[in-house]
Amino acid sequence: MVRAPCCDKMGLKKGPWTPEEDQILISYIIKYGHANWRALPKQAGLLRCGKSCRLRWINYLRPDIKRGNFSREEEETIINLHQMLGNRWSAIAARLPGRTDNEIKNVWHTHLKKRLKNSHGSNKSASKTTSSTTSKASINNQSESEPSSSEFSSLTDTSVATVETKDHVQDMMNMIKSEAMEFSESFPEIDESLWWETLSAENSGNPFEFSDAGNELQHQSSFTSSDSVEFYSSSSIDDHMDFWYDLFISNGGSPELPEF
DNA sequence: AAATTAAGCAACCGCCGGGCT
DNA sequence: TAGCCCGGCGGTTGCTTAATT
Repeated sequence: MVRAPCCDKMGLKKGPWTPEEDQILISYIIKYGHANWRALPKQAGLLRCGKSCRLRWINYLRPDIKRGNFSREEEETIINLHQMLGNRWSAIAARLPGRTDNEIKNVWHTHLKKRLKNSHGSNKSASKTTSSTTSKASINNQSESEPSSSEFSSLTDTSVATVETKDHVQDMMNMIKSEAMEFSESFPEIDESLWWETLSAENSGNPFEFSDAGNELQHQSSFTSSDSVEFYSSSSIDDHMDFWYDLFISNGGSPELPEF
């Protein structure tokens, strides 16, 4: 039996998501949830396959996504968990709240794997310091194992920056949360976390994205026309409140909470 | 300043397993 | 039990940006 592809590619869009598509997806999920990913794009009016919608939601739009650099603690956690679990990214992600398997996978391949390799190589080269071998390979190995390599230092630096910005973000989020909770009392059927996570993205280009104060936001490539979209141009708590309130009401204000 | 290379990351692909009929 | 559907997972690709030559 030849199984049909996961989705009919005919007429379905691929590639980076636009803000408009994001908005449609978010609106739909807020209203109806995502009980059936396969049927979702058709019902929502998106020219995407269900898998693409699911991936976009899970990895990027979900309100409880934690954006920004990984802290040193998170990196250590990933390394430790990877030693125990191997490439079971979803299992690792389950132990890192707010992080996605895809994100962890990327971090592993771009940073942590090299770091481990370097530290391993460093140990090896240290144990071979008596060796008089000066082959190209050993030279490369030594330079790679240099602890102040840009790759390593960038990890250290960014983790420091992340700690600093985390405090800022935490303060901001506490403040926003209190406002969100106050506001949500008017809409008790709405889960607190929806408002709180939504609003926590204040100052961010993406309402779900945590602002990494002082750092240029990553992942902007798919938001090329954000300026023209109200959703992405809101810059204050009130704007976000208004936007989500309007969105909620315009969507019929379903008493059924979507599952995030 | 332009060209080339490397790094980072969002998104896609194909497979697998659970649940339903 | 077999067949099918669907969600989830891990590997991989390809685009964008940054760094280097």
